[in-house]
Amino acid sequence: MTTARDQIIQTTSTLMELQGYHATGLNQIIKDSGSPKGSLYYYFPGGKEELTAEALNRAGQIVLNRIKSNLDLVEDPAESISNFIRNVALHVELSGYQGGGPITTVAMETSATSERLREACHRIYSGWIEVFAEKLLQGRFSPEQAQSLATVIIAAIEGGIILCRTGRSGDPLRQVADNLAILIRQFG
Amino acid sequence: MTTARDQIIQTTSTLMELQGYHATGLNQIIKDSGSPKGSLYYYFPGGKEELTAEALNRAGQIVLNRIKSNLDLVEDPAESISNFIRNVALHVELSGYQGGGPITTVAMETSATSERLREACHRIYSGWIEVFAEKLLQGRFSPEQAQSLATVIIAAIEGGIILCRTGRSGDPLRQVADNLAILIRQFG
DNA sequence: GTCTATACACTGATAGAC
DNA sequence: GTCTATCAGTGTATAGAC
Repeated sequence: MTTARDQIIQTTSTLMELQGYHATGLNQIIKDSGSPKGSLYYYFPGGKEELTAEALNRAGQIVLNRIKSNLDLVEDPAESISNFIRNVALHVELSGYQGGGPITTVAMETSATSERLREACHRIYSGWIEVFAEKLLQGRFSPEQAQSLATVIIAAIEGGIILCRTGRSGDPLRQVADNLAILIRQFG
Repeated sequence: MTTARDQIIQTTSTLMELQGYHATGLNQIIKDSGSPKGSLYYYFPGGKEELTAEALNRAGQIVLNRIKSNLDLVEDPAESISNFIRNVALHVELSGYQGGGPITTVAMETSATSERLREACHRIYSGWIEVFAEKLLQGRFSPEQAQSLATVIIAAIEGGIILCRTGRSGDPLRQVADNLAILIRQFG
């Protein structure tokens, strides 16, 4: 029953999604989470880096589950994947163009300065790619094709989120959805 | 002849490419650029935000020129575009997975907190997309198709850079190159 | 487990001399 | 144009009481 710990992790994830790693201070995390101030280094002896790694892992896991359940809804790979991407577009719009998860931002900020966080992000991305690759294997794809195409799907989604946030529009992600569907059907 | 000013801008661009906006301090910029310390607010009265906007614009312009010259080398859109993306992969590798430009990182960090920087990034991305769209119009694309596909190309490249940096491999961008070439040929 | 207090470095920014 | 000095605020992290 570590609900205080959970609150800290959840708040960290939300704040870093909005403003990134370095702009998010521990004081703000404590304040926003309403958690007891003295408990941060009790729960996370590794300090900000450890706390961030946990927040990223949790956020990554939630997204992973959302991917899985979305892809299970429709059998056709092209259709289910483009549906999922459209859902991401909607999510980014409804968040006021502040959504899209904390991983991309933190990854770019820390990939050159924190081996721990870089590896955490790498593992999260790899997990997502694997799920898409498995779905593609239900179509007429070779394992290599599926892996390659799944990588491109994640790349285009992440890049699409960036374009949506900077352009304040969900359209880039919808164009990703449309064009990737075409590409997937090419094979299948 | 504002070479001190140029040095500051160049250093800002490099540092932010590596570690982002909030981790890059003005003191570090002054120190690394070897520029006179007192001149920063003389050249950039708007402070860090103005300096960053100039650095992003300069970096964006350089990339824009590189895109143009690359796409001019080969007539076939699919081939020239995938060649360019392979060049990006090589560049990221040779930089020790620290390259890829400052725009993406700063965009994610500040899109929700600085309207000025968000708009700067948006304009830069739009310029890149336009150049790719023009190239695609040389093939058998409708204007809408070209614009849509160019958007996906930029998204996949930006996302590919993220995957390359976190995974310390140039392969994701090469997979982007391969699959986008297939997608482009689908139309042309 | 949680608290307060605090150490110490650093941030962006400004003022005023030269 | 460039300098030094300095502002007020914030950063992460730690110590020690309770």
